Amino acid sequence: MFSLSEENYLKAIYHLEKQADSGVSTNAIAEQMDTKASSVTDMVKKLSDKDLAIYRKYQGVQLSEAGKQTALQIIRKHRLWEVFLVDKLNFSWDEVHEVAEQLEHIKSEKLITELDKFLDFPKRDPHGDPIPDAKGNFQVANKTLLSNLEIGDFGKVVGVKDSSSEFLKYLDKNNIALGREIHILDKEKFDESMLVEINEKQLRISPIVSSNIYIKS
Amino acid sequence: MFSLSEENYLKAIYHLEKQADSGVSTNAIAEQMDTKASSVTDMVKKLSDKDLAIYRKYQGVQLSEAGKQTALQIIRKHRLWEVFLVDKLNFSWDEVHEVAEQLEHIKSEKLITELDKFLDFPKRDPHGDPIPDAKGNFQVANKTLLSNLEIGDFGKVVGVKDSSSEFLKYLDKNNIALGREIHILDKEKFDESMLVEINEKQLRISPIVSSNIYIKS
DNA sequence: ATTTTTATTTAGCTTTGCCTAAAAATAATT
DNA sequence: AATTATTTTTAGGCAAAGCTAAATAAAAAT
Repeated sequence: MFSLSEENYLKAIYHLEKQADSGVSTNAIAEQMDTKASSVTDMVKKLSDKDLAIYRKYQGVQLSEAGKQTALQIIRKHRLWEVFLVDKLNFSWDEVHEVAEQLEHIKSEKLITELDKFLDFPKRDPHGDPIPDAKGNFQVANKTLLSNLEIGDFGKVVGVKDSSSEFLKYLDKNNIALGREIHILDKEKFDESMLVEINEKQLRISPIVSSNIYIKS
Repeated sequence: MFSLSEENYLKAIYHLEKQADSGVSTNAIAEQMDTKASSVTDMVKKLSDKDLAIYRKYQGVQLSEAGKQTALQIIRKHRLWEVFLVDKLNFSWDEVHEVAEQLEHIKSEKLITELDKFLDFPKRDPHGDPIPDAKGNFQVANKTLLSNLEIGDFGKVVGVKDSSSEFLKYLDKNNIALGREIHILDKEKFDESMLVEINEKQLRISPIVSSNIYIKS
């Protein structure tokens, strides 16, 4: 159906569209995909020709409905494979991304339907991100960043914004995992650092950390 | 490490080498891979430059030790994924090939190690073909073709030579599966057809069929 | 031993997806 | 409003992997 490269572009544009609400710039895509803006221009024209995106010169790109659906199906596959790797093959949450990036491009309707069933229809991936269903629908969680909580607040860790290996390893080391209860004991005005209680231990957390952890409170 | 195309060539050459014991011809490879001989010549030079194959103009190709090992690892992955699809995802043996062709190219040492463990270290794929281990070693079964058996002989179905979807569906329809006991009741001299008993039923089998079923007797 | 047929290689062209450098458009400053 | 800076696009190329058509080598047939 679509080439590997096209699929990767669709995914990247989808993720960028969530943040910037106007058209996504070629530069932004280039940075995200670690390629050059001129290459992006080329590909974006191709996607536009195939009606997967809407593109007007110098005005950035948006996904069409078809493009969005395609992106969502790739994301669905990515996240289901991540669940498989963690739940069945003993991968840790910081190891799954690279492999899932490859697995997400495997083309087989039956494969993904059966995988979903085998995994018992998971709703979220190992990082707390929602898994779209076959129609592209997914649960939007009412979550907030840990950095938004105030002294005395309680909450539960439900996701991470940054899912880089480095950040995830930091969380592992400090025993911060999805589902953990967290209690804000103190918040420093001048550097925005927080003192929290998690797992019956106290921990001081920098604002970079607290602004990359999602909480349901 | 190697491109998708390179991996597919290595696999094809490996399989052809088993039959023809001299160098494999570019034409044979072209036919196997559904491509043109000129394309094969190009690629075979590339493989030779990378020391994955030994190639002399007009003399055909052979895999080097490194090429053979690489091919075996791809075959290992292919067959492990086939087991996964059948054992865990409810695929039938005629549906697995196409998907495994894609999955075999996923690059991750840990993935395949853990998959092997998850499947409990299977020794054979759903068609009875042996699965090489991480070092490229595999069991060579002492099997023979059903067509070699004589009247009165007994045996057990242990594999198929042709694993095309059409053939496998024919076998399903006639209840011929791996592990079944088979008894040769009659063998027709003039057309080589056989009358066999399998599953307590009698069945007449054409030579095309009997020469594509492996038996351990 | 030629000649004919078949197999293989070479040469040159195509597409995909990327790149660099130059040109053009837009945005930001003064 | 004009100039400068930044972003985006265009133009021209490159590598991988394929193709067709022509040339060459090897094998088969006379």
